[in-house]
Amino acid sequence: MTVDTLTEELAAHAHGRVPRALRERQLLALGAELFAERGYAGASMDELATRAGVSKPVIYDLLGSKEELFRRCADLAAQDLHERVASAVAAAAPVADATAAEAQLRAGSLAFFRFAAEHRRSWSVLFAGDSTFTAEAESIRHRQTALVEALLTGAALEQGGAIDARQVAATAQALNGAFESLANWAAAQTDVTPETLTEWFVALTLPGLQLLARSASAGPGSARR
Amino acid sequence: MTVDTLTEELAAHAHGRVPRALRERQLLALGAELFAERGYAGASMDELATRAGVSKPVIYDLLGSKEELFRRCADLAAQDLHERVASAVAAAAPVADATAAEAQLRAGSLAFFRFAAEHRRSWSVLFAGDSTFTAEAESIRHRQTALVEALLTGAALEQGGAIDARQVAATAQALNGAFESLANWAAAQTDVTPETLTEWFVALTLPGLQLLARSASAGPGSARR
DNA sequence: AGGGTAACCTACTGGCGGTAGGGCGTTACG
DNA sequence: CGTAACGCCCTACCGCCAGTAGGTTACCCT
Repeated sequence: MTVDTLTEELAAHAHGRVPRALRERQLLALGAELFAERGYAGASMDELATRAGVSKPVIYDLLGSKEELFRRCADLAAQDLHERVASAVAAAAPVADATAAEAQLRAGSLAFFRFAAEHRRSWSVLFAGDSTFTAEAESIRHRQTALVEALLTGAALEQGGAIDARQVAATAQALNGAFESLANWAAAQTDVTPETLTEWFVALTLPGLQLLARSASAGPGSARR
Repeated sequence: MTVDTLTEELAAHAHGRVPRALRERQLLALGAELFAERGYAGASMDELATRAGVSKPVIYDLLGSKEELFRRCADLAAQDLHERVASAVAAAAPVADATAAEAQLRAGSLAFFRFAAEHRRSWSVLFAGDSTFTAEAESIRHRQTALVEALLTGAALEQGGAIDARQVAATAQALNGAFESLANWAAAQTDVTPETLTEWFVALTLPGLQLLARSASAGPGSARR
């Protein structure tokens, strides 16, 4: 998709001489493709250079290092995911009032699992497994976790209570881990649709989340059993 | 711990000449240590050789490759974790009958989070992030997931109903993902005890699990809302 | 004593991430 | 129209590291 419009733009500069910004976008697109099919360790900068019809120093001049290239690719994917989930949740808000939270959870889950299903290959490389530093993977995850956390606190505020912020953060983290794990599992299965995954996910987590919100509205001190 | 008893055993063979089996255990112990402090990519086989007081071909003769060394280390850790959680769950069984499942969940969670807390460094390397192939990480995770899955079906059978095996597998996967994610998150936090984590985890998941079991005993067809 | 084997070593290859330093169009300016 | 500056790009190389070929030494068993 992005690659096609890029090749078109690139064809305009017949002499192979291409402005920095465009070359950078091309390298990011090809890099993501390469990581997806070879994995981080398996992808070589030489091959990326060959595919782009360019020599290695060009890449290092624009991107700095292999690690940074990977981070940029992962950031783009994470941003894409974030937007999809966020907009899905926002669109799901105006439903029957009593189950607004449930509708949001359902819509967000569905968007997440659909994204994972559409990006199978990219998914497993960019999110599961590979980034050399846990720190980087963590910071990418952070964006998604922050979204979940914001939604949780928002829902809690509607209930009028104040939950322990720490517990909210932890719960968001747990939900996100469950999301990723489920998506990875489903990628290895056949005939498991995002809709089914959402059904199961909601069945597992919604009751606990509702109780959490209720204990919040009952005031502090009742969160612990 | 294992390293100390090993150095003792090694001291017995003064000439540096050591039987294969013992050398292998030594390399596995030192390898796990090295992976924990340098990460997979950062750990070099040359350094492992130096630390073991041995040349590289010895390692390759015994372990085959860097990847296989890592797998063996991860397998040992996974097995350790598995035993701890399994025995904790088994020991928690004979409690008040009505909340047997809850006691099991609580005991298992606590054992898991304690393990993660004790092995901080090893944990992040062996489980989060780094293994080059998602396939391998997945297969290691599988052991733990299988345990959770077995516990779930066991609990479901006590309720007398038959749930969709597929959903049980997915739920186990989700729970495991939540476990790992929470453990990783907690490793970066201060003053979050395994007990607190367990509390939060149970609050989030127990209600959904109980409903699942109840819908199971009501017979098939009622799992979907 | 003498073969056979188990444990081990030195020295090398190939590939990859990353870099030094130079070439060559294109544009700006006198 | 010449020339200087700048942006885009390349060839050729370095150091590191996983993995290997082939030889060496101590031990054991007959």
